[in-house]
Amino acid sequence: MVFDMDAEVSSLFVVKSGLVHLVRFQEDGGMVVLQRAHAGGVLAEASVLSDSYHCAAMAIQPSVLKAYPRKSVQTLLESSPDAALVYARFLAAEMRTARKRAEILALKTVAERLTAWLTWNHGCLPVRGTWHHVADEIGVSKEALYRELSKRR
Amino acid sequence: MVFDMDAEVSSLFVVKSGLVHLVRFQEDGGMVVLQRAHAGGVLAEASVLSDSYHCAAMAIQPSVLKAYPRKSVQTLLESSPDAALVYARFLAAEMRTARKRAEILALKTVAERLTAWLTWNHGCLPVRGTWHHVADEIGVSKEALYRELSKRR
DNA sequence: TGGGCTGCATGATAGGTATCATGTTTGTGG
DNA sequence: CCACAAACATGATACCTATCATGCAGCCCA
Repeated sequence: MVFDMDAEVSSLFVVKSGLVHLVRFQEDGGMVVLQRAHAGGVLAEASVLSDSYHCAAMAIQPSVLKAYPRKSVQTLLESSPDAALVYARFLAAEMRTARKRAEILALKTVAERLTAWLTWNHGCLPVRGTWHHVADEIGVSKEALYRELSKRR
Repeated sequence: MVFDMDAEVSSLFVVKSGLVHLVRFQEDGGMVVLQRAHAGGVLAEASVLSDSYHCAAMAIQPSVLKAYPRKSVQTLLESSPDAALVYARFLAAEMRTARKRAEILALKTVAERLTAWLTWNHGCLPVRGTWHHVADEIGVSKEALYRELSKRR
């Protein structure tokens, strides 16, 4: 467990290796995954401006993270006029990504979702060996994705 | 049409009344809705820091919008150290909303989606007359939502 | 009072996908 | 060069949901 929901925000994290999920627990015991952060991903980027974490973060694989103390980040953002803008720009990009994913997931068929995904990736097919990650991202089983891909050849 | 994709960013908009959809067109002619902005909603909040709009915006109903020139907003963000932080905080909140929606839509059954939605709304049921909006938000037909609701009573 | 509109509700059917099962190809390390 | 794992691929079945259809209740307005 990297950090727990409602805990005081201590740091912002960057994933160096491994896989960390941002999750939220429900009353019925169910668990919802909000973000899958692998190498290069940033965790809790939206929480540095808050007092407590809005979700929990748990390592799914053995992972290495780099922690940036919340205080330092906050001081930087408040002192440097540029830093805050860079930060805002980053958040804007993250938001576009999240909205994109949301609307892809709102589509009903695998065909529609794949087409939409391809549109955002400028038609580039994923490299061999990573297709199941795409299946994960657009919320379909890998089998269904394979079937749809083979239909298009 | 409020603005078109790839057009130069002229303004940031706030919806006063009506309904405006943020959309993106695909190669196959299909259309994906990224955001539904009704009264109080903000349009292109992520685009003020960009040169061109990333999506198109079209009014679904007769609507009234208030436009804030991009230049003014940009000047404010660059001059006031606080404004940029407030803006970042707003973007962070929007991002959380988008991520929440994405993960609700990643759930497979209506029951799971409704439970997740209720968790984020602290268990409050929607008021009578707005349930079909919830159905829309969690990506299910209103009939399916009615069925699930009646099963829980 | 009655017509029309909207939200709520339920039944029947068809279609799409998750899941399980099983097999083939590819690639990596010993 | 072989073994073993992961990715790729395809078939069969069951389940869930979208959709169409239909009906009821409340509300506004003429």
